[in-house]
Amino acid sequence: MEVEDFEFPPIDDGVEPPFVAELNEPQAAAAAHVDGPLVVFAGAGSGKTRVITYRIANLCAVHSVPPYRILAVTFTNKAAGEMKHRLEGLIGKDMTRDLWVGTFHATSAKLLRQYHEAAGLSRSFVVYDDGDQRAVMNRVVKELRIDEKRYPPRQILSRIHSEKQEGRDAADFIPGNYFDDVVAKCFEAYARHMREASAVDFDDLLLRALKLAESKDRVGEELRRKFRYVLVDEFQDVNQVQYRLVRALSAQTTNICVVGDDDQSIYRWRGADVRIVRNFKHDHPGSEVIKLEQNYRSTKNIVDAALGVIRHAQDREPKELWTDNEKGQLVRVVAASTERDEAAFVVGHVRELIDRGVSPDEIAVFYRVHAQSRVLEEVMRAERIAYQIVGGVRFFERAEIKNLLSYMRVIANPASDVDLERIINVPARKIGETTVSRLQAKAGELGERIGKGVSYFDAIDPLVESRELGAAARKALLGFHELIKDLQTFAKTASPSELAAQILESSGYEEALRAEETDESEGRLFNLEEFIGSIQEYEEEVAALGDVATLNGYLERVTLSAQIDDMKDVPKVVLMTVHGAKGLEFSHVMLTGMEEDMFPFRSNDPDRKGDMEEERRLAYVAVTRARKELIITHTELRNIFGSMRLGSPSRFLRDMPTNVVENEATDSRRSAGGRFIDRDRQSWGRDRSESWTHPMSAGGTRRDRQESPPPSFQPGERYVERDDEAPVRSMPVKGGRALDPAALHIGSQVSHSSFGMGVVQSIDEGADPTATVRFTGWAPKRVKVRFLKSAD
DNA sequence: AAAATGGCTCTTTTT
DNA sequence: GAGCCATTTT
Repeated sequence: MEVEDFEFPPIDDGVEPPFVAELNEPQAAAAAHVDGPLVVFAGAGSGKTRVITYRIANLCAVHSVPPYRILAVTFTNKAAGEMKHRLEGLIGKDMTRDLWVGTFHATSAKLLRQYHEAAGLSRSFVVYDDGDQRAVMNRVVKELRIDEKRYPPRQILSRIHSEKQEGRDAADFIPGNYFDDVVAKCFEAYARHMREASAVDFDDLLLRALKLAESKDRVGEELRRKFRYVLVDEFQDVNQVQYRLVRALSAQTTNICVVGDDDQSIYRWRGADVRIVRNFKHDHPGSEVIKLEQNYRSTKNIVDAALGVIRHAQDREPKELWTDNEKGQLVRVVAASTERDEAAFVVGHVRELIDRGVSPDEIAVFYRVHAQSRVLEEVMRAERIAYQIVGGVRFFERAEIKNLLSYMRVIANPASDVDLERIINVPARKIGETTVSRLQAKAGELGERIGKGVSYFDAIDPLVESRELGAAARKALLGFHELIKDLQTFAKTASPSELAAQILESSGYEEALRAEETDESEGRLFNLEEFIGSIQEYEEEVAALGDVATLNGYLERVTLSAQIDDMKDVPKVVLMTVHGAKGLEFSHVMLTGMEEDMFPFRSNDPDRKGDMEEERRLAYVAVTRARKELIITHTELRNIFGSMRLGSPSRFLRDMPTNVVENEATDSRRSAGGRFIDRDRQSWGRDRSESWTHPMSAGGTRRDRQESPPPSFQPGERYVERDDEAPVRSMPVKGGRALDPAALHIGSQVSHSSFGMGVVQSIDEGADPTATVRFTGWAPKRVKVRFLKSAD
């Protein structure tokens, strides 16, 4: 098809010029290419979403492809919603309603509901999240009498998780070592529990959908023919299972289009494999490759800063992002003394922007890890700036919400044992541990007798009749049983929100919380109210589509929703991790914590090796979110994870061209005069800090930084004290003076018999104090203080 | 049976 | 700093 044949309907997507109403040449080519495989490398801010929506609109409106024959997979539900919304404007609701647009997980769940019989699932299967999975595994470990110390349930789960990501289920598991022998047992028992509870976890969703789509039987055939056009967004972040699913679902068509940017691949730790997008054209003969390289989003200075960072990445698909946009202001790099100082600066700037008339939802604050958000939040609250935080402790993970959800899930699916266990004594109704373990035993016993699993719920009646219990326990159990039965009856005719309200009332949970009359219980009640409100929102949304909201539908949505999906479209400053920022853009971006070991992040745990390449891409993603203004902050000293960390500016800052960056320091940082004392902080006594000076501490201007590099830095080289560069290690030191543990502080020069000289980064007090020390030529190591010697 | 306390560990990013 | 667990106290 010729590009000219395609008439672009007018759209209004709220994007300002210079993102004009026409597509540029590669964009149009991508939107119009409808025959055969296509891979689009879409640089940051190059109008990717627009291409995808136009492409789908083109298929439906011009090529008359029935919408239900099109599958579009997105990374988050939010992205799916946005895409649908834009498409509604292009081709109308009648068309978009039947499109398959969703995340891998949501799409799999939808398929599994539709073909639940073939998948061997009950129609009302529930999806277990991480917490539920842990609960199941804890039970399994107890049942099998496994030593939890030697085989932590978390580790077993993570082993199982990585197996499933490779596409192997319990039946396919081949133990490789002694740990695996235990894992194998747990894997099997875990799978059995899940089956008996009619539950699936996140990995199962994909795995089971895949099994279905690859199967030789009728349903498999049907699934492989179901979609004529398959489109995958954020393709750089798919893992092997997801890719196999895509291949299976597009087995009968060559019309597969994938869109991604290998530079923005940031989910390797979750199994994402960049090689999949890089190899796509080899996997699919006859593939067209289109590159979108013009950035419409950011100023030239921001684009140049981003390019500086990504230029050093290894193994890139060759491409060069460029922009016609104006230079704009310089990228400001601000040195702060501590995380409080940093937060004060950030919030001060946010205030300024808002006073200048910038809408708060055009301002975002990014950080590498959630733990950084607390201080920012505190200062935001103190300054009365409306903010919303994406991630952290999720709303749905709060105890009261999980309790209510567990009630709902037990009602929908009484076989869900972990849910039942969670709420059987909430509010307290005299069903204690002893009674619950009797119930467990009874369920196990009955199960053995009939040769299949019996749920706790179904074991209640037999247990009560068995007369093994005291009168009080019997009464309590019967009461609970009746409560659930009544609620199930109620649920048949009520909407999910009505059910939730009824649960709170007839379970006595609400009353119990009211009786508590503490700040905490007030908060919980408030959250529950908000929660019911969110169910109502869901119901309205579904009603708008002409459907009826179901309990199952709601439960599924809750479990599969990404944190980013909950982001409200209200004008508030957004605080989030860089991962959360993927796919978003803001006029003003403040990127915090730009220090070595924070970003790039390095865990205190030496076993957990970071991936420097991925950190680099993550930094690239962060920088490219900004449209007009980018401010990057870093601190000398950061109190995080309960101890102090000493930071030097991130290596990524050095990679940005000097002519697009301006360096400065906060007032507090400057007045600290080369020391990292935060004078507000009493824990930092004078005598402790004066003995040591931070190598990067002299002043905060670019001049200073360029002309007086820290001792460990040689022009033209990276910092040498890293383990991922050619190490220049200091010699082991013999002797050395004994060290007084009480005098040890951050910045202390110490020596170690094997690692040589080093500088103390942080100290964990305790019975056996441990310090994190950066020895020359080594990654920071955790060392018991008693092994350290004084260096001077 | 429930609440309170103290000690322990872990501390990335998420569907 | 927070969450989890085991123990003690009421």
